[in-house]
Amino acid sequence: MEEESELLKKRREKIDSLKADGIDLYPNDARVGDTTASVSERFGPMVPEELEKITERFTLAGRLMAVRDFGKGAFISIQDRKGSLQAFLRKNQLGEKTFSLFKRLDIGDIIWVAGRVFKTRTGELTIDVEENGLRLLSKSLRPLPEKWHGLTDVEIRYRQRHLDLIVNPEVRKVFHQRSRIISLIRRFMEERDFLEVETPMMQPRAGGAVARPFKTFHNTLGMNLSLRIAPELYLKRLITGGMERVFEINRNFRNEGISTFHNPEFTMMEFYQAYATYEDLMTMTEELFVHIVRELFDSPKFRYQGKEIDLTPPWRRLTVRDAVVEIGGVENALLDDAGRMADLARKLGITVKQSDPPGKVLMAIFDETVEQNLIQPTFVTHYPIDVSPLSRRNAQERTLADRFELYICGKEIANAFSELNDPVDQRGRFEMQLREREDGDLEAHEMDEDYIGALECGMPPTAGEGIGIDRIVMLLTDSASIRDVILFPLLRTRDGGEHLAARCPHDND
RNA sequence: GGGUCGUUAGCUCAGUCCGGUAGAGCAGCGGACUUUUAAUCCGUUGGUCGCGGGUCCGAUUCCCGCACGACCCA
Repeated sequence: MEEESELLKKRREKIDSLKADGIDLYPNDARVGDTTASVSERFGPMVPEELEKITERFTLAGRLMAVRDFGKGAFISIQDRKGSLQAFLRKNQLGEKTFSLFKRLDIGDIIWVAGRVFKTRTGELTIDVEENGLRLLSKSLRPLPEKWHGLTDVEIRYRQRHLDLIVNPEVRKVFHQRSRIISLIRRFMEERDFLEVETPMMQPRAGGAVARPFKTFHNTLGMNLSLRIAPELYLKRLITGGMERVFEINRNFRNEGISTFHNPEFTMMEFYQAYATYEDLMTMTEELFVHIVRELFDSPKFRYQGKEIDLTPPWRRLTVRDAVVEIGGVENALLDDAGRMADLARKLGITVKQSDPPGKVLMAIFDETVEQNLIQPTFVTHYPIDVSPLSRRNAQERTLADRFELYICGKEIANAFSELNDPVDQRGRFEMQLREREDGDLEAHEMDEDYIGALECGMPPTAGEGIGIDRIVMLLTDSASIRDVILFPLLRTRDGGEHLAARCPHDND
C-alpha cells in the first residue's frame, strides 16, 4: 500500500469526524431553487436599503471555492454553472451544529446554502445564510489547484479537464461559445430549409475525402470497417433520394498527425443543396459567417492572435493559379511546364514522385507558398481535377474543378464544390485514384461501386460544402490550439503507448 | 519522424550554468479575529527533484537512454 499524502489523510480524518456526527457525505435530497446568476442579476443593481425589504429566501448549490474565515463568522464563495456568489456564515445565526459543519468543510466541497440577500460594506451582494442553512452535498477528497494562478500545466488541463473547468473560468467560456456557435449554425441551416441527418460513422470503405482512416472490425458480421473520414458519399445518396437539402454536424476521424490545428477526431458540418452551384455556396458561406460573428460580437470584425479579421462581404476570390503567382511569387509560365513545376516543388522541400499528376504538385506548391499568407477571408477557386475526385468539371477548363476552399488566418476553414453527378466521369476519377494508390498514395480515394450505383439513378445537380467547426471555434474564441476547443483532445496514455500498440497491431501500414 | 524547450510539495514557481540529497507563495494543519474578497496576523507539516542507467567519494544538478507534454519543422 502506497503512502497516502498528508492532505488526503487530513481529509479522511474530517470525513470520519463528519460521519461520527451522523452527517451524510453524499446526500441526494437537496432542492435548489436559484442560481448565482439569477440572484445577482436581480439584486445586484439594488442599494442596501432596498435589499433590506426583500424577505425572500434563496437556495443555491455549487462548489465551495474560497473561504475567508473570521473565527465566529466567514465569507465563502460558491461557484455554480452560471458564475459565483458570496455567502456570509455567522455562528450565532447558523447554530452551533451547522457552524461546526462549516469548520470541517474543505475548498472544493459541493455545498448547499439557504438565506436572504444583503450587501456588505464593500457593496458585494451576499447570501446571509440562515439557521441550518448550510449543507454538505458532496465531499471532495482532493485539493483543488491554487486559487490565484489556477491550473496552467496544459497536460493536466487536458487530461483532467474537470479541474480545468473548475478553476479556469475562461475555459468554461470557450465551451459555452462553442455550443453557441454550433447552435447558430444549426439555426441558420434550418431557416434555409436544410434537414439535419446522421449518416454512418462506421463505413465499409472510408470515402469522401483524401485521408487515411482508422480501421476496426465487426465481430458478428466478420467485417472490416473504417471510421469515417467524411460523410460526403452518404449525404449525396440522400440528395439522390430526393432530400434536396441536408446537413450533418458530426465527428470525422483521420489517422494523421496531431498539431495545433489537427485532432484525429474533429467536428465538421457538411451540407448539400440540390440545384445550387459552388458559387451559390460562396455567398451562403459569407452569410453564415457574418451571421455568427454579428450574433457573437455585434460586428463583422474580430481579433485572432493579434490580427484583426474583417468578414464583411464580399470576400476576396482568387484562383489557385493566380494565388500561386501573385502571393506565392511563382512565374506564371512555369505552371504550364510539369517538369519545371516539379523542380520548384523539390526546391521548396516537397517530395515529388514521378507519377504525381501536375495538379497535385501545383497544390503542394500552393500549400507551401500561399496558404499561410491568406489572412483575411479568401475563397480560392479553380482547383485541379487531379486533387478533386468528387468535384464537377469546369465547363470551360476541363482540367479544373468547380470548387473552392475558404482560408482565414492562413488556415483552411471550408471546402466546397459543385458535385460530380456524371457516373461515367466519376468511375474514371476513381480509377485514376486507384492508380495513385498503386503508386503508393495511401490517401487516394477507393473505388466505391455503391456510390456510383447511386449516381447511376440520377443525382440532381448539387453543390456541397464541408466546414471545420473546431477551426471556426478556434478563430472566434481566439484559441491558439485546437485542443483548447475540444473538451477531451487525444493524448498519449500516461503509461506509455508501446505495449498497447504491440498488443493491438494496426493494419494501416 | 526531426529539432528546441519543459517535467522540483496538492497547485504556481525558484534553485541546476559552477555536483555536497532542496526553497518561496498559495493550499493544508494549530492559534487570534463576526462586513472580508488573492482577507490579515502568529506558528507549522509536507518532496522516490518524471523514470532507468552511467560518471563520481558524492547527482535534483554533468552524460546517455526512455516516458509524457509544449512549440516549430516534415
